Amino acid sequence: MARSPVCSMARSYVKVAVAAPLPEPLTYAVDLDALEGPAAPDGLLQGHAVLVPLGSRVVNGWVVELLESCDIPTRSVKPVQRLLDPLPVFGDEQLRFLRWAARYYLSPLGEMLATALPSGARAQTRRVLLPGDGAAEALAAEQVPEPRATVLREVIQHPGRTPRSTALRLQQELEPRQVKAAITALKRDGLVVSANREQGASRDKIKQVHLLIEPTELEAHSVRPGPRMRSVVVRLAEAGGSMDLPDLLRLEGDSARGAVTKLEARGVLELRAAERLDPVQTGDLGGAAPEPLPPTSAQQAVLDALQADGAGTTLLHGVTGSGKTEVYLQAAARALEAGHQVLVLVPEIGLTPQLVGRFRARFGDSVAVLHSGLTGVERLRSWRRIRSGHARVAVGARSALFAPFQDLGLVVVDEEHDDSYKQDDGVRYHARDLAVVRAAKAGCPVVLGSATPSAETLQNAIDGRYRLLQLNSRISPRPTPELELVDLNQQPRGSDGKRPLLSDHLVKALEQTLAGGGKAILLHNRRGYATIVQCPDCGGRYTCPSCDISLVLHKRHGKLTCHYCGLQRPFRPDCPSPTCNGQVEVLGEGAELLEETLERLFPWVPVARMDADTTASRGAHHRILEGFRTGKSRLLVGTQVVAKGHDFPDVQLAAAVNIDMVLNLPDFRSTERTWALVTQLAGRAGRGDQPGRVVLQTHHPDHFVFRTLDDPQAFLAQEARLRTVLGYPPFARLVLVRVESSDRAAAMSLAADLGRQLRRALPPGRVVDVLGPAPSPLAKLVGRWRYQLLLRGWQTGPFRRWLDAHAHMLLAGGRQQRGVRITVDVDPRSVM
DNA sequence: GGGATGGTCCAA
DNA sequence: TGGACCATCCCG
Repeated sequence: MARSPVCSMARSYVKVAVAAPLPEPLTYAVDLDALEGPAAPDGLLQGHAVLVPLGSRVVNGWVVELLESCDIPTRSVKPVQRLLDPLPVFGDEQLRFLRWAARYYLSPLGEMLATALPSGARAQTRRVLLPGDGAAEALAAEQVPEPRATVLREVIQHPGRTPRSTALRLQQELEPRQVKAAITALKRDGLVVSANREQGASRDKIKQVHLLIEPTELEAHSVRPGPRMRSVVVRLAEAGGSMDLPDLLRLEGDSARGAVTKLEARGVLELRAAERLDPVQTGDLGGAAPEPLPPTSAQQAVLDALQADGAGTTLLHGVTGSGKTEVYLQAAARALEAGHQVLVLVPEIGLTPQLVGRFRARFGDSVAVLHSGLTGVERLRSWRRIRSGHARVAVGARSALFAPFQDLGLVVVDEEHDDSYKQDDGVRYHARDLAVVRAAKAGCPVVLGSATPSAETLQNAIDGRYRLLQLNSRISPRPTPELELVDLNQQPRGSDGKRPLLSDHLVKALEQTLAGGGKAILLHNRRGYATIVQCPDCGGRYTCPSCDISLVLHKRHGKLTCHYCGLQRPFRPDCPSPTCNGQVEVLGEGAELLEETLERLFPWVPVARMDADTTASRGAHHRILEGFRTGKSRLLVGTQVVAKGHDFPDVQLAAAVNIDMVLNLPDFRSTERTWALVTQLAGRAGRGDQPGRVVLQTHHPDHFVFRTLDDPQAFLAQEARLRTVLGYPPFARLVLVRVESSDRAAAMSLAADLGRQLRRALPPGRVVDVLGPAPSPLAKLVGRWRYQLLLRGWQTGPFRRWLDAHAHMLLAGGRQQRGVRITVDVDPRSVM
């Protein structure tokens, strides 16, 4: 990153993108003499993180442009207040990439930049209360009426607290809104003023101890050096003159602190704040062999093909166990040898500790891990190791995409089809799509790996935009299992008029599996015990008051739960209607009920359940899988997670109890999701070279999705017909605009207004459609009514141009009125 | 996003 | 007349 030195006098204005939903960056003046924070000898540079005044606040911002002259009336320009980091946090290349991303996702640049940084890298600024001039006197003279006097007394005694914490401290005496009102009044009268309190960008600073003299000169500086001081000085000299303070104290004992302080006072040494040069991250090595395995011929072929024409995007299609990871490792090794850095994206670290372990085992300390489980400081540490080049490989979930690589040589996106790559609030970016863009801007190759590629990636491969490489033989070849489809329409009803959860066929398959000492995985994509709790007499149901959906019974906890807002209430079997004396019945069997059913059918077999309820605690996921691997449990029941890529040797049966729950979701991707899920599930069955059994219970046994498993092209060929006609991705582009408000009428009318506005702006020809507004399929969530518009572009180019031209109407996070919120989702994963 | 501002309604 | 509450505006 060569940067031409800049004359600091000439460049006295910059454009700063602030962390607020403002459509454009703002102009600020740079006064180097008044600039707080680390020195900036070359002036402010592009990518520098700064604090700037915005209104009466101080906010984070990033320099995105250097101006030769001021472009607005100079009287309205304010100066940049503080530089936060001597190094730019965004390099030129990354800034270009993030500008592109902000535009693509119809988001303000400042929001995009804030999203791209680890949370610890932002300074926390807060508005705090201080007593104004004459506050004490006014109080003493009893000029202040209650309750203001109480509040003012509190501010005088404890200045520098936020309004919120002041209200909290006074909650014994006053209502929060009384405090709020009092503060407003006191501010008006100047008895209380607000100020900005700033907490450092990160506490990840350490002190470094620097020796300023030779050890032999000690006597000359210190009156009477004790053994402690001598020891400290000698230790420092041996270390080459400087050490991190924590290291020194660890070696010398914490009691050496006094000696250090004294020596500093005598000018023998100096303490300087420094950025922590990260301690090596240690972690479990996953037990994998550190040495590269000799590649199989298929792997070698893929590696050769990757080598052959460097940049560009490759779809690597390979089933679980086909050795994709080894390809990633060896491709990464090549990039590293060439002196580049490597980015590996994984869906969710919790699901792939093996992959992280293998990268650690192969590349050791040069691997930085970035995922949501890390604390702010840990994340920042990994991030800085990448920026400084100490880390050469980054493995991480979604946001690792934004890591500050200096010289990216390879990007890997494992399980590229996984929906967790899509950010679902704020800037709704797709990490896989942005990874492809980032790599293209860096001129480096991307490998997208999957056993069940997404429709858009596959279509890109078919259209020749991506190269398709197959890695289809398993390392130990295993025949593809036969599908056994159980037609639920043909199932006899029980005495209660309901069809049993488990068909005779599936029960027999389970019996045979368990009798033979095998294990079975049962997928049931519905959490809880029962999804509907209803009174048979009056039809009254327990529903969530803020989400307008049924509460789900979780029997083990004795609670009714809302799966969207998390509301919980104790379960009682009485009818919800106060005027009815009926007793409720439960309908809609969930995974918990399935678990109970299995325990009843096979009381001698331990059953494990894996879903969002049982994996909430840290490490639970791993524990459940380990229990299943070691045979502590032999039946594994759960939601989609049970189908994800872990490979257990003796699973003889994989079954879906009711796959229609996925297939029938009102979403354009439900068939694709079903296809991927069942293909993955089928991949779990089999032992060594023995094929396993795969049983699917469905009302639609003739659906094409069940005839195209393991064959992405065949699946897409069928699916493409529908999506082409209906205008769904990848054959059209979508933007979902959602209007939300706790006031239903307000949301509805704003959605209608927006729809009219957009329709008026439609370009000639049928290039863009505006659909709706319509109530969202989940019409009310967390107390907010949801209406949505769908923008469809039949041709990418004209659609994008139209979006760019009308971005001001949509800009995510932008205009809001009457408590109505508009969110914009470019390339939504679902329209639910 | 959030704070400042200015309007309206209410109780006394 | 003050204060509670809310909608709107604008930030450089």
